[in-house]
Amino acid sequence: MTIFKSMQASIVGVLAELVNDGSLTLNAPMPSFVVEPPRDPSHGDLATNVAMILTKAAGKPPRAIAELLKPKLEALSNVIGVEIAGPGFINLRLKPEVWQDELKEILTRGLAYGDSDYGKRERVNVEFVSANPTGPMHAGHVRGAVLGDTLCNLMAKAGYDVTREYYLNDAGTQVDVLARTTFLRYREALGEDIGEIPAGLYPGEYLKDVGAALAKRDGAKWQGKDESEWLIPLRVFATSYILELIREDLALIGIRHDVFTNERELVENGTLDKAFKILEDKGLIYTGTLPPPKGKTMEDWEPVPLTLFRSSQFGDSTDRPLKKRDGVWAYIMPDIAYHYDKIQRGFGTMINVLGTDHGGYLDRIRPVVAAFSDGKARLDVIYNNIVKIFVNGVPVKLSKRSGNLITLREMVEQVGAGAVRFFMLTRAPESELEFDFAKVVEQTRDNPVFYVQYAHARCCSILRNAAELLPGQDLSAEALVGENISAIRSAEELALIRFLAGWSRAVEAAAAAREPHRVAFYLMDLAAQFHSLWNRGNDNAALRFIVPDDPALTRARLVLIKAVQTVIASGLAVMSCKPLEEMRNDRPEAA
RNA sequence: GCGCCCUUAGCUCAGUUGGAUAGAGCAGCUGCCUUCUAAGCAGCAGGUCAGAGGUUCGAAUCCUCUAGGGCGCGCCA
Repeated sequence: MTIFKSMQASIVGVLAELVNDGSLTLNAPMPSFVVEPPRDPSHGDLATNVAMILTKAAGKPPRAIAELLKPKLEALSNVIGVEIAGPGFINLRLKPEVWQDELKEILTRGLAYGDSDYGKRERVNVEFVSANPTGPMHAGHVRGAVLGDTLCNLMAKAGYDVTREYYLNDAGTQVDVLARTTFLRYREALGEDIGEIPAGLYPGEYLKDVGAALAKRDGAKWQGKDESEWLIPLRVFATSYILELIREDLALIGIRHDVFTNERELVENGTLDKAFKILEDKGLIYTGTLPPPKGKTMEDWEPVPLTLFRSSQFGDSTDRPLKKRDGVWAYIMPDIAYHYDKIQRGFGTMINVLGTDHGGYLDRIRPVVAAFSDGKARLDVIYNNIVKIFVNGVPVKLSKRSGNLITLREMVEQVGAGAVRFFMLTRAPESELEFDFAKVVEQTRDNPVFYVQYAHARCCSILRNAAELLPGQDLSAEALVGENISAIRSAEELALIRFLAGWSRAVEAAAAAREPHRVAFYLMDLAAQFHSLWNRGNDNAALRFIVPDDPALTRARLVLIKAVQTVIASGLAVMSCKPLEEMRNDRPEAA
């Protein structure tokens, strides 16, 4: 239980007492109030809006309610001061021991500090990446991949039961194009001169490997054969080959999906037919004619009766065709069946991470999710904006056609996996993100990756130096937990502990909002506070963490350092970034 | 034409789901190194939160409208 939650519980108890003894009457259910750190530290340790929230239910002005609560709150054992401020905030000051105990809690729980039961083990399916299996991961995929994976880490830490899923589009025409290109590269591998790759096929060099692998496995088996014979086996061969590439690429940044669902399987095992029949049985399918789309001129449009789903019954702007005029399934049908499948597997909450260029996806799928689950299951989409790539400050135009693609592998090789991941989380999902290869490795204040890692490395450095100063002493977290830390009580130190204590709140809020970038910003704030405290020792040697002639004080301060290090590491773990223990040797201008 | 997203300091962006005097970095100016890592820190200056209404104890945040920008909008994939 966090300090905030336990104070909230205490306040609920106090309110119950006031209601019991008749001094407070509530004629409405109690709305939820918050206990949080005040924005201005001079306001105390904790602030609550409970008095303002209760004005309606209690029929009294906020400050009057606050006055009722004040004496009871002052009587709480951990509280040393209560002030009523502004429109009716109640500011609480706590004994320093409360915060000192929190430091020990951090050391005891280690990386698990900040874990929460907020999600109540609810099963959540997060679908992310789901790139077409036609080539390796490139810069355009990375943001969604990192966002999705970090969201999974975050939600798991916040107490959800998370499944990471990849939907493999291995049945569409793009995969046919892949098979045809593979066939060319296969002939090439067998010694044929294939010339230029024709327009409409994939020009990428990586398919040479696929062709060569096929030649190695099957020899001349397909040479001279008709497309009808090789198309399907080559599709299977090429997609599974490339999926393997994709998995290797994702592994470079620590991403591993739990479940891969194949579109082809859904088609072959009858899930599409089954999903369609269910909609039919619910009376949601009919034959009708749609009006022409507005604001867009379509030369070949003509009104034709089609098999339609009553999507508009579920809030959609129009009904949607599920079959084309020739009776073949429309493009969205596999996606519909896929979400039916997810619901069947027991997921009440589904999250898809998509680029903003998939704008209409949610509008089309949410209605079927509502139909299949009778409104019980929920689908959310996190749309992430584009990444603009810069090399030394110069924008790089990426294009599939020209083959000018920066691969995930190249990014990792140039700046490291941790830096790629962290940097992808330095903007809210809906903001455009500039990824500058030079800036990501820059060792300055305005590079957040460096700044946070530097804070962690500084903690490690202090612990190393302390170990030298205090030879033979056990400075492990287990040993430091027993230390007397009553000396950790300066305003700056307590402020830092208050911030550390907010880690769990930050995790819950970020998970609830599905905004992993908040973890990065939390760490940047924490690093700033820590660097600031560290520098106080520059002005005043007595404030340094290591005090050579006072081993006891030094050990007490090491508890704080260890706690900072732990929370940074815990946050980096959510982002799957490896914390650095030393950065000294990386100094570029070191002569 | 419709839908979604965006508009916050000169620039790039946060803003803890409605809280107290709106915050960082960069750029500009002023200080701090015989150092627990100055790769850093402290301070100054910089704002009509695009605009107009509304909701309430209280709005950058929620609602409506307007302006500007991005993305999407077929029986294509």
